Amino acid sequence: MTGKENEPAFRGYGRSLPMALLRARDTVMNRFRPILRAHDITEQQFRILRALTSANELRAVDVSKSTLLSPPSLSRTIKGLEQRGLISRRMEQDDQRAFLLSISKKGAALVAKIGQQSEAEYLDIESRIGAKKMDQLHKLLTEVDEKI
Amino acid sequence: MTGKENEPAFRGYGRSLPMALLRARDTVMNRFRPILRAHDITEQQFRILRALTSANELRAVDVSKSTLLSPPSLSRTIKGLEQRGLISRRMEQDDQRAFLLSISKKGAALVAKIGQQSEAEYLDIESRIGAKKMDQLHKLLTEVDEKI
DNA sequence: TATCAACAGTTAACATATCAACTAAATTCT
DNA sequence: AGAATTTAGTTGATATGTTAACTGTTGATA
Repeated sequence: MTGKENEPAFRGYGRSLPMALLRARDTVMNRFRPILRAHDITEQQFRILRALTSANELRAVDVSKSTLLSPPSLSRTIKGLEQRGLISRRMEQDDQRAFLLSISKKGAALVAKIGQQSEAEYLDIESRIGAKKMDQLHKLLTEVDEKI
Repeated sequence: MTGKENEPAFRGYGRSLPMALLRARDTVMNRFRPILRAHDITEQQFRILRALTSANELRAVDVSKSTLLSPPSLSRTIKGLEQRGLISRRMEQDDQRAFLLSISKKGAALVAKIGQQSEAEYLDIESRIGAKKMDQLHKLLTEVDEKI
């Protein structure tokens, strides 16, 4: 008896890292989805808006990378955000292919509002998991990004 | 000086747990996507197939829950898998509303093959992160599911 | 038992994702 | 300089995701 007779030839759900990450993200997002929804913003839209609050201006390609949205998705999502006056674009002088995106005051206000409401959820999450473990988790996730 | 003057009113990318989870999952999936693709299987299809290898028969609703696929998505994805002969369904006697899904031999063979190829990637990932930290990560992710 | 609520699964309508192919501009190479 | 390659972004075709509404059970309630 090796104790492994009944193990499948492949990794079951319990040891599937992608599945564990997906499940955890889904669980966490359950907290934030109502907030986004109340402001009529999708997850993807919010990712873009928040990325743009981290800098004055960003190239679309950089937003694409930092939000993990594919260029086509980004291209289409941007249109709606522009039409709603949440972001704006301007051509880049040095490179006629590219343009720079920036968040509008209205957009920044929306992100601030959503961020404010989200903070309550974050604090509750942190109180349930513990600040130390949350820190550990963030570190491990960063490590996955950097080493894999 | 509190050292926090320049912090945004909302959580930046660095402290966004959903984003960190998404990013980590994307990084890990980069390893597995080529394998799935080589077998002409999507991530979602594989989630279903693997869920079905964990039991003889499962109700669609249970597959939906364990794969995190919405009932409509599952409903449509199942059709393709059935047509490819990878799974089969039969009506449940006790409940005429439901049916039971099971994986076929062909499906099981496919999952085994993919699982085998994936294992090499898993081992490499584990060697880069370390078994202890991988364990920690899994534990933390489980904790998020259970406590949030 | 008749009614009503809850549940399993599907369908339809619409939004988003993905992949390949494309335009146009910038880089690199010779 | 001129040709080939790379890069930024878009578009089209198709697949998948999402929400709401729907059919047909089953279960609870009165």
